[in-house]
Amino acid sequence: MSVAALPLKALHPRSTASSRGGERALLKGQQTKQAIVDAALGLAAQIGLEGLSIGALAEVTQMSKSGVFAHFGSREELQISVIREYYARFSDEVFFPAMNEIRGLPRVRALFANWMKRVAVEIQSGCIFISGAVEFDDRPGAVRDALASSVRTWLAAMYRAVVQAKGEGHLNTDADEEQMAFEIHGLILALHYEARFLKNPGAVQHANKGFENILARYGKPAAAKAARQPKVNSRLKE
Amino acid sequence: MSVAALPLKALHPRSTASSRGGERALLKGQQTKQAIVDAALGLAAQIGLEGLSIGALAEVTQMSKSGVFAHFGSREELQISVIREYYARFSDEVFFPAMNEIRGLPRVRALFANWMKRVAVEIQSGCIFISGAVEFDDRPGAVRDALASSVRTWLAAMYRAVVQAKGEGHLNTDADEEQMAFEIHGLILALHYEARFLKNPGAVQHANKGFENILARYGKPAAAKAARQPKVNSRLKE
DNA sequence: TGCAAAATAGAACGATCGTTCTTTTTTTAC
DNA sequence: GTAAAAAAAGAACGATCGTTCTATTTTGCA
Repeated sequence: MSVAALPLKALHPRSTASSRGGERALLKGQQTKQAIVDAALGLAAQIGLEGLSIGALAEVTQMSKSGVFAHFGSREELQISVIREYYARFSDEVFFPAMNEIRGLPRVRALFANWMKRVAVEIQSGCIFISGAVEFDDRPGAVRDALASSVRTWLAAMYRAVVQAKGEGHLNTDADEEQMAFEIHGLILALHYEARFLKNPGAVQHANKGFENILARYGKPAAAKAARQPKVNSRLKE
Repeated sequence: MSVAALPLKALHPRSTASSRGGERALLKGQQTKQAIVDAALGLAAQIGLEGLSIGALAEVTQMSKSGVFAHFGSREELQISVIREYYARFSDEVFFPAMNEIRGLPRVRALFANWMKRVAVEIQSGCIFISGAVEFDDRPGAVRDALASSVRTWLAAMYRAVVQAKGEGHLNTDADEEQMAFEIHGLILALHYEARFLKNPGAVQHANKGFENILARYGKPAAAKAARQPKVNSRLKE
């Protein structure tokens, strides 16, 4: 898969990111740090990045507070590490699998389907991109920057897929790509809100139906069907 | 305005709620308590219900911690008081003014317009219904119950207006009212997320356009226009 | 195997939290 | 005006927070 056209802080596959620069096994310290981040991710998903405490994290990992702390140097750096890890997993689950689909509507469908699959799980565990946005929408700093950067990169990837779909002729010529991406984002947020907070059982179905409604409005039914069959891409590069 | 058809914990106008049972002036204690709740509301909107601390509240109100505390007996009760106040103001700004519009699409339009107007302000100050949902989606208790009850009452009111619009013949006969209410909710959530957290300047316009798109899909254009002109209601009761 | 470096533990810090108790001030009612 | 009641202040509590400093243990490498 090509990442040539991606922006500076782009989505990139885990395999090349984490092990880049050597295949030697992780040092003990790195192992422990990864284990801490894993535990912190689970904790932060449930109670939020702000609720994340080093004391609780030490208890979960069976370590001392100072032992945990030493790996990060500050709570902020711990939170940023958690965001980075969350972002990497999100990319692996949602973004990269969809890149195997051909450009245009099929890829947009795959991106949404993967996103839905992940959020459906996060109805139980919580989503850092959503809870973090609420926690840091009024709090400047490095944590907010890392979070906003991650979210923007992902939303830009979704937007780009929509633009490509229009470019491939899968959408109406007057379709507003930004508008479409906004409405899709709204469906995901409503799903998370109504399912996780209000325990509304019909939320998943409403989100899926909402996506089909959006496609019906912006898409060309004939072109959409044709796009399901593989065809030669007009351009090779991403 | 009639509230006969509203559910048990219904929206009701402030004037009959706060002064019911007597026209005597508020006692000193009640005055202070109201001032504290007002200050707490502003604080909670910015930093969340969980971020609300009695110490900070005492500083803002120029009182002692114990002086503030005594009015509520617990932090939970303070948080619940804030939720009640927020709910009352939300109702006064969004729900009741829209009840002056005739049933059907005009009322749905008014509800959404008022909601938008309020959220547009809350892009600066924050929204407790949204931040609270994230803070308490995993935390059972009285605060969560009060919050969920308030939100459900409001969403039910919006849903009811949509059902009425269909009953009045302003929507297609196959329109799914729950689905429509879900999609509208998504627009508001996306607006709040993208405007407040991501500082995306086009969010307000996207939300408004999204609402028009929803109406175009579910509504009958002819009936919608006709509904703008006052007509005799088929039923008198709400 | 031994030694330096890295990793972890332990204790303590100042600050803030919600809460309780006691005392003082203010308000209300007669 | 005075006495009872309500409201507010003040001090202190145990707990937890992020962080710092020092000591101990574990690891990696020659």
